[in-house]
Formats: sequence, structure tokens, C-alpha cells
Amino acid sequence: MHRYRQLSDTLPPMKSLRIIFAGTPEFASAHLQAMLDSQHQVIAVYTQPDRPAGRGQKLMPSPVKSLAAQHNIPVYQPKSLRNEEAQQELASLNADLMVVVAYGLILPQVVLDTPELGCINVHGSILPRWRGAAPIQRAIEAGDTESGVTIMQMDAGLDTGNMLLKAFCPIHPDDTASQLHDRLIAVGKPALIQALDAIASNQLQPEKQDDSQACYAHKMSKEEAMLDWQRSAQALDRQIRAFNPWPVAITSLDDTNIRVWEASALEESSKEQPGTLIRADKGGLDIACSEGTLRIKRLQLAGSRAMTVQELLNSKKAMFSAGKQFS
RNA sequence: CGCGGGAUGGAGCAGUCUGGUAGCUCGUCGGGCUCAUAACCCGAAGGUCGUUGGUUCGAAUCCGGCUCCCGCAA
Repeated sequence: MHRYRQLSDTLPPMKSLRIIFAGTPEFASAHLQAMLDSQHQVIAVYTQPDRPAGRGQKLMPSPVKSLAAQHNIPVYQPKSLRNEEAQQELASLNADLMVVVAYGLILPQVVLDTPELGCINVHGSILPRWRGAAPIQRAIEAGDTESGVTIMQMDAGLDTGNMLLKAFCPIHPDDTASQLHDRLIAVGKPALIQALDAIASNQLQPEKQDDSQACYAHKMSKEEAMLDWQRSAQALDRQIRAFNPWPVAITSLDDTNIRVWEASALEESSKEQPGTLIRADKGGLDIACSEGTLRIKRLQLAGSRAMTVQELLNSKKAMFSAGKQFS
């Protein structure tokens, strides 16, 4: 296996690959863009079927579909790749390689074996840590200080394939999932192109994952968005950053839900019961936790946009008087 | 046609139900107090009330169309 930095002196690739790209969200479309800017040839794109999304529930194309359409690349949107019809369609494209980035569909073994060079995946963590659906968010929630992108040869398991290349980046103490997401795109794009070039000239050596070091990044859900004031301020701060921009951490005051967009943990501890508002001023809302104090800086009331505590206090001073209980 | 909330000086809001001189908290500018200040005191500027049509003697307020924003849902 190569580290990304060591590949910078790689020789030019022997040939341009015929590639099928499969992906759905923005993380995927960014990598598709990188491939379109490279010398490799994207002959077709697979993405999830259009789904009702947004207000009004209109059918929306995925970011990958939109980008492919702009470049006149054929788009396929099967509901599943388990049926033979879809599999034959894919085989008829006669690709050298398939690149999968956050596609959201399981690829059966038949499909994995279809392209001559197999299927590779760009994953938003340093494997075997954080296999699964939400590696970016879970890394922040766990307080990891380093992350990166792993490019691997796909096999039938969930992110268990042999690793081909890794590109590292730091996680800063105040990073949100949104910021790390963007950083991983910046790191992942050149890494993917490096990997493609190296694959084209057969220079990569697969490395097995150490299964004993693996952990799983479960999908984010709204059910876990509620802040538990019995936890430490530091843990809540991480949760808030991991849940930004989706699904966004929530707390409850006066029986209404408040979305918490930005906060930081203070060392200061207090004797107040966890969830008690200690003070509210331009700096933020300071709330007692079981350990430490959480300072909320930006939040969002129902029906309104997110705003800073300073803005909000201009009209809602009564709502945030000291002594109030969050739950 | 998925359900619901909203648009009022630079910012966040009240006023709309019960039409009749545009208000609050901040910010800005000027002055004062102070060793000093993000603190305090005094004063000033700044709004065709999202847009468009209608009802009315009179519309931020009532009725219809449109635009944009937000929550639920995904």
C-alpha cells in the first residue's frame, strides 16, 4: 500500500481508464468532478433514483445526476442491482473499473466482478476505523483528532475490502461535520486521481484491513439528536459539531424544541442542576452540565433561521432568563 | 397541488384577531460620566410595514395572486 504523499513522483499512467462512476450525494459528485477533470474517461454514472425532497416534496435529482447531466454522461438509476436485468445493463457498458463513492446501494458479487479491474470505493475515514454510513460524523462525535480518506478494493462486506491508498488530514477541535466533510473532499479528490493513475499502471498493492481494529459508524438519526444534560459539556460539544449540518442537535425549553448549531465547552463547573441556564449574554447561553458548562452560541427557534445568541436576545430576553431549565 | 410558521428602520421582534399619528431591545452617529471600558446617562439619524391587485373616507392591519425564508417530512 502507498501513502498519498509518496505517490507524488508516480510516473504518468500508461492508459486512460474507462470508468463507471456510482455515487449519490455531494461528497460523491465532488469526486466525480475530479475524475471529469482528469484524463480518465467516465463512460456512465449510476446514482439513486430521484427522490421527493425539500419543501413541496418535489422529485429532486441527486447531485451526481445533475453533474453528469451537465456533462452529457449517460445516467442509470436502478432501484437495485440485485436483478439480472440491471446487472446485464451494467456489464454491457464494458468498463475497465467502477468507482463507488457514497452510492447507497449494495453491490452484489456479480457486479463487483463485472469490470475487469473490479470496483474501488472512496471512504471518508481511515479504515478499518469507522466502516459504515456516517464515518465523518462519528469521528467528530468520538473526538478523533485525525481522519482522512481510504481508497479500497471493494468486496462483499461493508467497507471491508483491501486498502489501496490512504490520505490523512487533521480534525480540528472546533470542526463540524460540515467542515470535515469539505476537508475530506479536498483530500479525497487528488487521492482518487492518484489511485486511478496508479491502478492504470498497476502500481498499487492491496493491504488487508485489521478487523480487530474495526469500528462502525452508524447512520445519523433524529432520535439521537436530543442533548442529554447529564453528559459532560465536552461530550455535548462534540455531539453538536457531529450533528451539524444534519440532523442538528436539539434541546427543549418551555416545551419547544430548539436546534443548537454552535456551542463550546467551558471548564467552569457549577453546583446548578444539569440543564440549568446559568447566564445569558452576548457571549452565549451558559448551561450547567453534569461536568463543565456548555456555552451555546448559535441556535434556531422553530420557524426561524439560525442566529447568534446576541441577535436572539434582542427580542427574547425573557425566554432566556437565568435559572430556566433545559431538558 | 404533502402539512404548518414567517416577511415591519442595519439586526432580532411587538403591533395584525377588534382598520384611524410606526413601537421595543440592540446596533450606528453625536454628546456626557470615567484613569478606562464591551459598563452607565443624554440626544439624533434611519422604515413607500416582501411584492401586486382589491375592499374602504382611511390598510402594516381585511380579501385574492405572486416571490422569498423557515419547521415537519425525506
